[in-house]
Amino acid sequence: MGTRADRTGAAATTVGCCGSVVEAPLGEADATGLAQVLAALADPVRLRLFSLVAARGEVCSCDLEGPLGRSQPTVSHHTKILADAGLLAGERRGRWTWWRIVPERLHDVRRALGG
Amino acid sequence: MGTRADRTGAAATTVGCCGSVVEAPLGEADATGLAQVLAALADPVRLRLFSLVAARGEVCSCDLEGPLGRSQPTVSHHTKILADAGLLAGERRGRWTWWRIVPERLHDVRRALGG
DNA sequence: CTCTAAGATCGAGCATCATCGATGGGACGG
DNA sequence: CCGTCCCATCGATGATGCTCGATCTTAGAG
Repeated sequence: MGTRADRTGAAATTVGCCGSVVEAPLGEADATGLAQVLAALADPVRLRLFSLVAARGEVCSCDLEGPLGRSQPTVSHHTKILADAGLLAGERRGRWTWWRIVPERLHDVRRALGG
Repeated sequence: MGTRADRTGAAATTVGCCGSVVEAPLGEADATGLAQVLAALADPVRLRLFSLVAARGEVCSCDLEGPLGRSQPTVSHHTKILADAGLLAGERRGRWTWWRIVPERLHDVRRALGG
């Protein structure tokens, strides 16, 4: 994968290309792609993590363990899932990884849900 | 629980009461509730099921097994999960159960995601 | 009442996931 | 070079979830 300063999601299938869920029956491929992004959000810890990053603008991984009440490997696990879904983008600066949200991706999800 | 013509979701925690995910850090309770609704949508079969019901307005359970390619118990399993999440409402008419979507609930989810 | 059909529930099998301890790999300070 | 710190990855474990065959309940037909 990325060698440096490239913690952006790898999978990140397209979601906002086609009509919404309520317009026309979803194809299997579209349904699978949208389900993956929704699965990334369908976890209380990841929702709070995402919400924390969104509120603070930019957050270091080390500042997430405390508020989330989870171990360091677990936090790393969740940030990776959100990044793979394209919802989070991380940048390595020195020893720290700084995370920020990807608003466009969240907007795509809302639109796929019938916005 | 309901005795007749009451296939409406039982759990259906509130979602759209408070601010969105991107406004302020989510509390544990809000995160858990929102995660449950998102988990109900985070499955390809359920997304296609929901999409089918939305497109046709009202659908009988027996008309879902074919398009979804799943057995009758599996379809019943998925409709129950969507109904418990408050996204689907079912009405028993004779031997058939007719399903329709709950647009307000979907709207709540979109708003919780930062609409 | 009997027979059939629709749908909900049960139980089991198999896969996926959340979590954490241990380990590895860079980056910085002395 | 050495020790420290941050973070990613690995391996194991317990919990959840998807799926389907079998069964039960209910409603209509004859």
